[in-house]
Amino acid sequence: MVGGPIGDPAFEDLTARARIRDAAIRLFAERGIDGTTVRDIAQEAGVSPGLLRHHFGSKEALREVCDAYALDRLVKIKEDLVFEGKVATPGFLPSVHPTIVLLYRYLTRALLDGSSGAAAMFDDMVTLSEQWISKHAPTVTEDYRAYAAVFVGMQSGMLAMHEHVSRALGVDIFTTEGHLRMAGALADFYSHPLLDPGFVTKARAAMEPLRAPNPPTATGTDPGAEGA
Amino acid sequence: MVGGPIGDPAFEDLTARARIRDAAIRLFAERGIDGTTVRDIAQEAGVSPGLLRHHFGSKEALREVCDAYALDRLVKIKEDLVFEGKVATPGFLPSVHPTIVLLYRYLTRALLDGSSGAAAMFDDMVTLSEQWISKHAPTVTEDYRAYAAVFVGMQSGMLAMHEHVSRALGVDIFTTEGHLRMAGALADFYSHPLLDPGFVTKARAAMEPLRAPNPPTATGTDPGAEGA
DNA sequence: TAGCTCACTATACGCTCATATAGTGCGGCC
DNA sequence: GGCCGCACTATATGAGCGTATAGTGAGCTA
Repeated sequence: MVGGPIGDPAFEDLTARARIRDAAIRLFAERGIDGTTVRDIAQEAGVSPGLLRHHFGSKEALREVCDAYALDRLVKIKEDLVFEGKVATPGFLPSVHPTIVLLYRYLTRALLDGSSGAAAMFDDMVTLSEQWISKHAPTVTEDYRAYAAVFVGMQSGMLAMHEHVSRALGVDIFTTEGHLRMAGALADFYSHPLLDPGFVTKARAAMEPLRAPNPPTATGTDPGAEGA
Repeated sequence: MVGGPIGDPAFEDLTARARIRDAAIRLFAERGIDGTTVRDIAQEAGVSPGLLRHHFGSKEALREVCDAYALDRLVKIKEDLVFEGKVATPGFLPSVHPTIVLLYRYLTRALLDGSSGAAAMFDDMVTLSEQWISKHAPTVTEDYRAYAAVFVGMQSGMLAMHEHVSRALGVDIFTTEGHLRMAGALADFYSHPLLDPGFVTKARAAMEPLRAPNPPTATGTDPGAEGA
């Protein structure tokens, strides 16, 4: 059963430790790491800030526990879904289980705030996508790795931009209604070519000169100017 | 050399006000608003924190100046490029002008950190994309608005994830080499359908039951197994 | 020369944060 | 019964932040 603390929390008789961890995941996902104080988390969990330190040692350690937990839980939920034979394309998942939405939001934040665990997950997803593409859609590109990296980056990036996508759509994409509208557009996006090949060929040709060893950005990143 | 102002302008003998603004844009883009202190900005600009207040009044006011400046400058640069008849598809731009990279990074950060100016720009881009699609690629979708919102969200979102995309690729997408590789994948992405229509139709059908007036956040019970 | 303006610096204030420590009540074990 | 261990709270500490203010010197005007 996919039942568990965070999504369908069921009951308030969780251990204080679990309540702190769940509150942290919720707040980190919403406000980011730096935007969340240990006091906020403690209040959300209904405990004192001191207890947080008692159980986790530090904010950073709590964050690592949250990372590991969110990753683990998401994997388990996905395994459940796969076993039940449900649609497993990442973009279609969030509507079926509120917990997934929360965990995705958390991991997206972790990606933006720089978590090593989330970064590893990103890399895994790229590798998985790469394999999937080379197996099921080998004709879409010659550079599987780049295609997969762009694919995963776009997918997770759109989640990071959910606030703006929702505003442009007039409906929150984390509600069922909003998600359906977004998923529909996504399906169109994945199944119909947007640009005609002629244009793309022309664009590629236009970019070609840049490939020369000419230094268009030879100055790169600040050699000398700043004082440390 | 690049220790100079922000793009082409040129020299280190800018007014202190301009140096502060440019330093702020650089640091805000790299570390985010909250991750940057006025002391950092002052040091990067080679002035005292007090001068920052003298010229801009507050950190928030400085940020608004940066927003307006970045927006304005990006528009001007794009106009220049259009006048010169260069490729104008957003994804292809960044390689040609280092300043564009910086400004895009800044605006992406502003989007994530919640700037009203950047949000307005996002909405403009969605509307522009919507018009472009309905005119030049009217067959890709029936929901132009959602398609455009997803498109812009993905595009800007990938920029937000640049660190991870770069790591997965093994090359920084803000260098010329990395950008070319990314742009190539993007071109493939836009010109070849990834999913076959049959699968998409099936996925749509699977989502259909969700469209019922079920309460999205109903607690206690799973909102039913998803079709199929 | 005197006097004014203003870009600019040095330093201090007040606040919030993560972290640290001291203290309390309660259940299990001999 | 008496003690120990542990979940838990209340409060203190020190660092770092944005902001505020007093002071300084160069350049202008008359």
